[in-house]
Amino acid sequence: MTLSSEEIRTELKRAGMRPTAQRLTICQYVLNQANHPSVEDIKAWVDDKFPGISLATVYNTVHALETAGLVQAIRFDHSDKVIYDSNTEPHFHFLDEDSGTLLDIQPEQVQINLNLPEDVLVNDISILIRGKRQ
Amino acid sequence: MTLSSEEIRTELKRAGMRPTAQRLTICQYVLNQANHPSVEDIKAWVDDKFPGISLATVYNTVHALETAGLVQAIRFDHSDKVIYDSNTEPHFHFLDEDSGTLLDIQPEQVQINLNLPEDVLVNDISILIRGKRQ
DNA sequence: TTTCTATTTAGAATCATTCTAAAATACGCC
DNA sequence: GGCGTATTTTAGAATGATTCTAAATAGAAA
Ligand SMILES: [Mn+2]
Ligand SMILES: [Mn+2]
Ligand SMILES: [Zn+2]
Ligand SMILES: [Zn+2]
Repeated sequence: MTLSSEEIRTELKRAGMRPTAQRLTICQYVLNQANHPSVEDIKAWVDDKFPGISLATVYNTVHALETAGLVQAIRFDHSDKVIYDSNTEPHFHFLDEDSGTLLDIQPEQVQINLNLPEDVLVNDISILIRGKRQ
Repeated sequence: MTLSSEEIRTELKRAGMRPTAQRLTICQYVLNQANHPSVEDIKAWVDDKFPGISLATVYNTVHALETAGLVQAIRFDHSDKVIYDSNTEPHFHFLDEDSGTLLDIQPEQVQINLNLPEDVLVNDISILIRGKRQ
């Protein structure tokens, strides 16, 4: 689901965010091209198109996008950096231990049956599958 | 599975670790009494029984215990601290969002069916269930 | 314009964790 | 019991991701 430049503008406005050049560039990467990028990843990519952008702006923007519900922040065991996920639907993840790539696993691909005490109300399930591709 | 002071000594020796007073105290907490403690938790508890123990020693010890396979380090989304788990068998976790308590979920309580591409070799599955108790 | 607010920015601050290098300790051996 | 040596402990510095601060800039509204 690639968003056009105009659609990104609209999304930002809808969220009450001014569609600044910095934000448009960051969104072009985070919402369209990137796969679970860290702030470091985002900064590196954006630096090319927008030299001199400040690290603080990248942090500010991902926080604003998170508040707006346009991305979700995730942190996994294997890295000490937060990553940003443009897929805001419930889904799970697969970590390819060879390449370090993190892939989305659709809920349909995972069938879970929980046998928990009756008084437990489940709000969310987070799953990380680690493995390799042969 | 509570270990006696003598059993802890034995475990440490078997791992090639000298059973120092600091390590015995830390193990008494981490292996017996604690529930998924952070280094901060460990330091706070041990400080009572062993005033003046250094933070570096707590870090050194949990790392040594991890290498020895006596604990496993885990990091979850909801906290920026690593926690140490004395349950080194494969298992999952439940986070009580009200109390912040992290509970073990036995593999028997979770039935998973994965529908992944054939070339995928799964090495590990990590699950965190968030919820509340009514 | 003028004004008001949102955004950007550099750099300082924070916090968990790791590193360093020196002092203390444990343990095998005499 | 003392000795020699490797291990452990320790204080404090360093690191790295992230957050905070306060001043400069830009955007929107009037
Ligand atoms: Mn990355
Ligand atoms: Mn804790
Ligand atoms: Zn994802
Ligand atoms: Zn556990």
